[in-house]
Amino acid sequence: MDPLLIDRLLQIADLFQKDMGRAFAGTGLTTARVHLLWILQHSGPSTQQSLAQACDVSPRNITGLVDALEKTGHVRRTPHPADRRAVLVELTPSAIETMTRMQREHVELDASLMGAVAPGDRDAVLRGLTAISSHLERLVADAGPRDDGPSS
Amino acid sequence: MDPLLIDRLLQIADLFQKDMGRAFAGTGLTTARVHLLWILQHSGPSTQQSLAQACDVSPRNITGLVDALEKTGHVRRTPHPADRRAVLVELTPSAIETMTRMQREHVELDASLMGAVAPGDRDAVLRGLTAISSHLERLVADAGPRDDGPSS
DNA sequence: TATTGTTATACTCTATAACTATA
DNA sequence: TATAGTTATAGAGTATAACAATA
Repeated sequence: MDPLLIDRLLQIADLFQKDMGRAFAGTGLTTARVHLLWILQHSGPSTQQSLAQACDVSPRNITGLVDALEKTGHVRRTPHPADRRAVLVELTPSAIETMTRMQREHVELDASLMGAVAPGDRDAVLRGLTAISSHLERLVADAGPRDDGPSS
Repeated sequence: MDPLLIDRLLQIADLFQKDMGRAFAGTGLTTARVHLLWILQHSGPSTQQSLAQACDVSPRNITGLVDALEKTGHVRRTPHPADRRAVLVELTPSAIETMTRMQREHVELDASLMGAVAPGDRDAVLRGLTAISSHLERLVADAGPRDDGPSS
């Protein structure tokens, strides 16, 4: 009997998690930290508030992640030019290099995964995943605001 | 420009995580605990050793998860009939009910996701995800044993 | 008064190492 | 000697609440 679509997706999610955890092992990086670096590379220097929103995580949590990344030399805190309450977090040159390499590996992994799919199925898979992603996004958004259950 | 296949998959993984986290909120359950319950429902009463292997987690971690689940009345520890060192962990009746309901919701969510995919794309999506899953499994397995990099 | 970031506190998942009771 | 589980210790991600400095 076939496994369900959802089981495949969950299994893939789990494998990704394992793969990333292993890829970062020994570098002082973790999934959460790399996620933050990723956002910094795409958004440029950012306040911790905006990082908290982008990561969908509490501001307190950002403090901890930035502390760790600062200690390992991946990011720098600089004063915000216009708001003395805020700081700007930015990638160090060496972290920019790291992220550039990571971006390249990311694209390579994509090609590798795509190569595992039968050529004739590729378009359908992309369409299907896009649809599933949108659908899930709607489900999460609908369930999100209210946690007391839907009724009346 | 199209997002990459891998980005879709990562996005879906993230949405699943958020969805589950929210679904369990307030119940005292978490992803890790539900995973353990899930295994118990499929394997029946198990020793903590076998649970550690099934969850791919340290035995010490299982102690903590079982402690928590015991405290909330989801599982029971009973003496192993043949080995006085070991214990058997088993679901309580109420947890069996919970898991049965969860299983039903799981299948419903699958149908809901499948419904979001164009009928003509469904087979290709299933085939593609199966291929991706196998491919990733191989990548993880290959990278796993050695963390000093591939060479000679 | 509202916002930015931090300190204080706490919970969860995770791991390794040392230890106890049994095999 | 080896195995099952626990205690001890530690690190990482996460959260809320209280507080400081600044808007």
